[in-house]
Formats: sequence, C-alpha cells, structure tokens
Amino acid sequence: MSAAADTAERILDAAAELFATHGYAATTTRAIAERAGVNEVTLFRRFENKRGVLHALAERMGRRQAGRAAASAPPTDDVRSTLLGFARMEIASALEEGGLAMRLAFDARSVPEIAELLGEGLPDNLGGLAEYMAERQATGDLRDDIDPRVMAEAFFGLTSSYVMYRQVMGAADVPTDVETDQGIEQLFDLFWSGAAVKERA
Amino acid sequence: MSAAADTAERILDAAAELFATHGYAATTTRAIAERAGVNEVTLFRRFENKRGVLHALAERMGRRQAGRAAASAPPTDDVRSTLLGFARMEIASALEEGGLAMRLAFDARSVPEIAELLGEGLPDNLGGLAEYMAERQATGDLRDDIDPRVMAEAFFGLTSSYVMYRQVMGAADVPTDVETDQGIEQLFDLFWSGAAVKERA
DNA sequence: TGGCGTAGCAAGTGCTTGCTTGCATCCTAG
DNA sequence: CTAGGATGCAAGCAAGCACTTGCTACGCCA
Repeated sequence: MSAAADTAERILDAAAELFATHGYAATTTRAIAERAGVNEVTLFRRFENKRGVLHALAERMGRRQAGRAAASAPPTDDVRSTLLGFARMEIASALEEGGLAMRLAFDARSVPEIAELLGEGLPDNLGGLAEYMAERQATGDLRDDIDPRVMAEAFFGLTSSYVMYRQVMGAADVPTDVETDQGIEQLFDLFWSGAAVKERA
Repeated sequence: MSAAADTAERILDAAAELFATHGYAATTTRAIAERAGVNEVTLFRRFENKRGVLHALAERMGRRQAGRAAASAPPTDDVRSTLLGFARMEIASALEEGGLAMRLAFDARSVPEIAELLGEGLPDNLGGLAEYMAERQATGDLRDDIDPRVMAEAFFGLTSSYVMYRQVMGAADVPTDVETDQGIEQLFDLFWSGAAVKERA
C-alpha cells in the first residue's frame, strides 16, 4: 500500500474506533487525527469534511459487508442452518469495528447526515427476512401462528441483543471467532425451538 | 401544583424529550429552556447544572419505575405469566418518555456522568433475571440445557428489540396500551416456546 | 404597602469545535 | 538531481457551547 493510501486508511481506522465508542457527534476531528498519528490538517486535506470521513467510512463498511456476504455459505434447503448462518453473519457485521454500525444507527436519530447514510439498509433487512420467514411458513418449516414480521423482529432482537450486551453495555466477552462461538448457537437455538414447527415426540 | 414546581417539571419534561431524541451531549440547555417555554437562566437557577437536570430527571424516572413495579402483579407460581408480566413492565419502562432510558444507556459510553448514573441498574437486571431462570430450571419449569445467563440475555433481547424497532428505527407504531398489546405476547410466546420444557404431545 | 421569591432579559466570559491559511519539510518518480 | 505531491506545524477564525452577572418586573402573603 502506498504511503498516501495508508494515511487515509489509518484515519478511517481511528474514526471507526472513536465513532463506535463515543458516537459521531462527540468525536472531534482533532481526536481522530491524534489517534491516527496524523496532523489534523491532513485529515481535512484528505477528506475535506468530517462528513467526508463518515462517507468514506460508510463506503468501506459497505465493501466489507458485501465481501462477507459473498464469502458466506449460500442458502440451502435446511432452514435451520440457513438461519443460523445468517445470524452469525449479522452478528459478525454488528461486532465489526467495535459495534460501529449499531452506534451509528443510534446516532442517526440526532445526526441527519447519518440518517441519510443508513436510511435504507435496516428496514430492508427486516422486510427481506420477514419475506423469507413467510415462505418457510408456507412450506411448513416454520410455525404459521405467528406473524412473520414478529418472527423477523425476534430474530434481529436476538442478534442485536447479543451485540448490545457485549459492545454497548460491555457486560460480556466478545467471542474471538463468531463462526464457532457456542453462545450464538445457544441463543439461536432458543429462537429456533420457539420458531420451528413442533416435532411430535 | 405550585407555579414554581410546575416550571421545574416542565423543564424536566422538555429535557426528557430532547435527551431521548438527540441524546444528552447533543442537547443544549438553550434548547431545553426554549422547549419548556422558560428562560435559559431559569434552568440554571433551578438545577444549577446541565448535570443537575440529568440527575433530577433520573430521580423522577426511578420514582416512576418504582411506582410501576409496585403496581404490577406480584410473581406467582405460574412462570409463564410471571415472565410475560415482567416483559410488559420492561417494555413499558423502556418506552416511557420516548425511549429515554435506552438512549441514555447508549450515551453512557461517551458521557461519564451518565455512566455513573446508570452503572448499576442494568447488569443487576440481567443478573437477577438469570438467577430467577436458574431457579426455575432447578424446579423443572424451564429447560436446563441452556445457560440461564443466555436465557436472560435472550429475554432482554426480545424486549429491547421490541423497543428498538419502534423507538430507535421508527419502524412501527407504538402501541397505545402495552398491557394488552398482542405483538408483545406473540414475541414473548416465541421466547417461551423455546425456553419452556417441551410438553410431550 | 412593602418585602420576598420567582421569573425574564441582555450581555458577556471562557472554552471547544470544525475548518482554514501560510509556510517549511520530506519522499519519491522521472 | 530536481520538481511535485504529501505531510507537518503554528496560528487563527467564527460559531456554538455551558454558565454567569446585573438588573428589572411580576405576584403573593404579612
């Protein structure tokens, strides 16, 4: 990586850390520059604005998220493992960069430029998952006496609660490897036992 | 209510609204005063500090929470209805004043004075519920192959997801009456089907 | 009627913020 | 070897922030 590209990257890394812990508004450009080991002026020369930093960061997050989705296992007929894989991916995304995405989602309420930036992503996630749930209710893989939107909400509730207690409240350890973490499977199993069609014993 | 007590109350109302939507740091004393229809100086005469406003607000929230707890049904032997009642109370608390409590929990990471203020409350909730879960596992009311802490986490995940999608993301309507809302019961039922000991059909 | 508590208003202080300017320095490609 | 781009440094600016001061006006009870 060229030296110039490296400074830009270091600035984005620093911004990601600080935005995640202190929020966008409470993070100063001076603090970002200092953490990046860079003069504050360099930040402005690179990104023009504080907004510019945010935009570049959002782009980078989008690129990585796309990469993760492409690398993950494609959906199969096995509903349980499809959903479990999706849960792991969701959690990995949310844990990425210290819970940055979740923090920004919160900040969107008070910072309009963040609201614009994230506006579409999340509702789409919820709606898309609800659609999948509805399909699987029709095929008899999921119980059909619960509104698919409620089900999708519960699913995201589990994944986001996993992240919240770790990142936001700092109550538990962050797993070293999301792909194999047992806690996630237990949590998911709780959801799954409730959502799947009961097997007759 | 005396005129003086009324102004104080109006200031707290305004602060609650603004803290909930914009966060603590992003809310200016000027904005609070303006929304309360009060001169900014009056705010400082009443509460000394911006911190003073926060403290008074936290006290008021605590008083109301205590009131709600006292008014709610006492725990019974019926685990399902005890937990459902607890879920409703949790959700009612979180929805109170436009999701203020959740917003403050987020702000705690960047504003040390909020961290001090809330520091104890939440972990205690989680620990206390986990204890209850463990007891009920011992008595055979809940399945015992899942860590009670994970169970408690899932429980809070459901309640907080209910609040998050409504307040933070603004995705759905806030129910007029938490006590009777069907969505909560569906959501809870999803948890309950997963957490309860399977009945043999 | 007179004093006291509660409020408003105008102005200002010191600090932090995002952002700019001007100039000196370094590194590297040609 | 040299020109140009990337960086550092010192200084500063306008705006917004929490908070203060000094003064005036209203309403209420003795």
